[in-house]
Amino acid sequence: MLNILIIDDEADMRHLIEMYLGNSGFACFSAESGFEAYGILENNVMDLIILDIMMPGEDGFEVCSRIREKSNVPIIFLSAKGEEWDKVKALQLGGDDYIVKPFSPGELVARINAVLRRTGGLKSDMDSIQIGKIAIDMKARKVSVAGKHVTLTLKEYELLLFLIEHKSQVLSREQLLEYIWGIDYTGSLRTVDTHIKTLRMKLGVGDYIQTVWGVGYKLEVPD
Amino acid sequence: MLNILIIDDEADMRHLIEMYLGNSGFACFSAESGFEAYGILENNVMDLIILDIMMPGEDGFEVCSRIREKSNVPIIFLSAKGEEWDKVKALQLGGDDYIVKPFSPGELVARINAVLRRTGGLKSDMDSIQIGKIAIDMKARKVSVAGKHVTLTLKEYELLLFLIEHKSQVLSREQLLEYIWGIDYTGSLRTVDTHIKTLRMKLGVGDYIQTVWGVGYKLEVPD
DNA sequence: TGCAGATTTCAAGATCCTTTCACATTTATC
DNA sequence: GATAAATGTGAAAGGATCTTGAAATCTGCA
Repeated sequence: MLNILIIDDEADMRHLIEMYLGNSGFACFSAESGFEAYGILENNVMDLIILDIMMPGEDGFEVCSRIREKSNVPIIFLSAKGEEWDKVKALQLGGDDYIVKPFSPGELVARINAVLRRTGGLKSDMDSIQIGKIAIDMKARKVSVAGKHVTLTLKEYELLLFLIEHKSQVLSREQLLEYIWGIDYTGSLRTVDTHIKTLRMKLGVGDYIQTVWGVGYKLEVPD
Repeated sequence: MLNILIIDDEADMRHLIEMYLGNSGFACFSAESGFEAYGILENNVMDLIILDIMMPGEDGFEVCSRIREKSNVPIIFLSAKGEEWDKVKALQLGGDDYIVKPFSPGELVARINAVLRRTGGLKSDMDSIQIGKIAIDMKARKVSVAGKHVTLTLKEYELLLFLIEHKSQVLSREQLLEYIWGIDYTGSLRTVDTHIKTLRMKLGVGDYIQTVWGVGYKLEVPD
């Protein structure tokens, strides 16, 4: 069970997120100010923090700085749509991602998982995944196709895992870059294509990764 | 609940729109000048702005420019019939759509929804739709008719979705082009016919898409 | 520093989608 | 019915998007 701390001055927002995350199997703590949060952090180990930027008194950026003095816990910023703030500043201060209100439960959970994976905080309770002829040993980070071991690079592995996690869903290049590469990636969209290419090659026949013209890619599981 | 800001110097028009939108479940804010609007925007997050072009003092175009300096919130321009104005200029300044006075409540709401969809501000929480024998899985972008999977191209898919969203409503070619292709589409009206043709073919028997002679098309749902 | 592997960029070519066009067909009106 | 206007249809031109191989750049490590 992973611990998540929500820091937001609005009680409604805190409860909403607690409800979302509770349903997804996270243990939630919440604080209505940085001050309250520090107390919680002294006595509990958090796996991730969701931090509202716009708060009376200490704002999210200040709270983030303070937390970073003591801890590297992943932090996801919460910003209202159109709110003026600096993405770059958020990253410099040590934020790991941000999410814009209003958001859907699914989006929130997806982002949390993505951040946890990137920062290595997600210890999947699953040891292995089997999709069609593809077998993944998560602990050993080993992938085999039809019993034959294939060597994937880091990005290929992450891409495959993300596709499998969202199997049958169409994912845009933008989404893939955001979730796998992170929000601070500024390179070309075409990068995704290249990794898709090598992944397809290494997975061999089977046509797992499909192109959805004009939209993106998806992984289809055979019946 | 989505926030919409109405900027118009005429009090009657503001109240009319507020009434329309209030009934449709939007939260309305209103300003009688750009100046007043900036104040509201500093303290509130808007999901969309309806902006009258012809206003004393700062006109709509100027206000739009100012807003665009800080925000990408979608903007719909309001113009009186016959009023001289430049559609191209509106788009260059960052407008997302325009509507000509007088308009009907339904038209206004339809345009707002279309813009929100295009700009990604509208998060439909429905993952799948079932209409007659047509089943749509939105996440997978998969469409099946009578259990049989059919492959739709991007435009066909968008067209089908829009028709379903406005089922039983007659939609003109102009409307379809504006809502699906976007306000800046400059091609032929007959393009719609071709896509209707291929859609009909792919959906097979069932006569879902009906021609309304001299007006446009509509999708009828069987009971 | 220099190397090897990983990642990213680039651009030509392939592929698929969109739009247009010309002509056939249907519908409304007189 | 005849006529004009609107719609249906097939094919082909035109565009846009994807694939791919190779080159350039980056990164971690000895």
